[in-house]
Amino acid sequence: MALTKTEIIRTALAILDDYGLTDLTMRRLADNLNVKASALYWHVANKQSLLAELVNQILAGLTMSESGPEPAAQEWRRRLAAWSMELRARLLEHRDSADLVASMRAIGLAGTELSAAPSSVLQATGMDPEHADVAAQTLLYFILGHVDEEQQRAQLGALAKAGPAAEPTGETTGEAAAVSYRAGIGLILDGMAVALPQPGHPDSG
Amino acid sequence: MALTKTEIIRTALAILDDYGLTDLTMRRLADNLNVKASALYWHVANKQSLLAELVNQILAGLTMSESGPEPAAQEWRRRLAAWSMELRARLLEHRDSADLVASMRAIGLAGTELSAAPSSVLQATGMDPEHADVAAQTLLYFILGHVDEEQQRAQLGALAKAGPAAEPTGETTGEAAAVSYRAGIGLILDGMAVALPQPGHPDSG
DNA sequence: ACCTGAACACCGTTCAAGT
DNA sequence: ACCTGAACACCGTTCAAGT
Repeated sequence: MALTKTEIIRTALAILDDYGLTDLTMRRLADNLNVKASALYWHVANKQSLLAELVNQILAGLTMSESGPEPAAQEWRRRLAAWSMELRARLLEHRDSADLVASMRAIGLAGTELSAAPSSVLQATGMDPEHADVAAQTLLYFILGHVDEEQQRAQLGALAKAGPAAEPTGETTGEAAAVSYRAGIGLILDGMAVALPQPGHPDSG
Repeated sequence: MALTKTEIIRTALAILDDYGLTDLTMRRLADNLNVKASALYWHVANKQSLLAELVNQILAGLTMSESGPEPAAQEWRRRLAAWSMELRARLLEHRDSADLVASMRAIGLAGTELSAAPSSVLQATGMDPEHADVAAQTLLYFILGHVDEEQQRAQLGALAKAGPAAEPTGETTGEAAAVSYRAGIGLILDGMAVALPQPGHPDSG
């Protein structure tokens, strides 16, 4: 039967996971689909737009949690923290995804609306739009930068498999990364709190 | 006379500035030096190590300001803010430099010590080493992410030169970027302040 | 409509051979 | 010591031609 875009994207993601972004070439992708490279150009305009679709796929369904019953003063913080954890989890599912998302975002091809969700949470809590956008972008830069370094480090660590002795690292690195991730998110949320109307403050209660 | 490493690096930086990172190829670099591509491999091990030297060159001489006469409680903030502005200014001198620095950092080839300076300022102000490292990294991710987007946007804007009408953008974009940069840095510094011993607090004065 | 064949204009890197 | 020539094993993309 004929090649479908869905199948192309699925195979591309498999190559990404198994061999990484630099090995995800149009020729190799075509090979895995038992087709010549030129055949791909009937289904996609070029490599960049294919990569953009991969990013959309990776980020699809990422949602901000609903408002809970707790006081609004804590709510924004819990929601942004949970969203940040979910985004990291999603990125960690695909090799080199943080690098890929950051690249596509930088040239405006995909993932550009990623900071809209955290920004609107902050605006709903009383932050003005300009500060909310900057704060959301700051959060996103941290997330992509941190996860990118995690993924790059994991790859360097995978090369040390044929190393001299059995080192006690492995699961440890992932845990340490999660801890420093949470700490960085916490720092940024603290910074946001300063710019937010204080709940116990005289002119707000 | 014979080719020198200094000359190679200087020419590579010139190509980077004029044509961008994707056009900085070994073959084009060799052409600009009136030499064949294979000749470059007598002077550098491979392209990556050459890029690492470019990063070192771009970041060379970047320094943290000395302590001033003001109270320590404000000092760390002024020093980190000034350092952040200096780093941005240095990055803006070379096209695609934020992308380049982030890439080299991610694989541990250059710029890895970049967060050492802000971390030690925070430690000198009383923050414990673990939190100081996380805070410094958070600052750095923001800086590289923000400047990368600035530089990418500037390039997209340069393509709109043959656009329909004379738009009022141009100098405006750079100013807006500087404003949001300062705002983001401010937010991160606010987050750091929360983790720092408070000067007016009972158990510190 | 969908794919192949063949080409174009490139890459980074190696290495024997020249000087 | 320093560089060239020639090759190897690749890239993304286009496009006439096949079915």
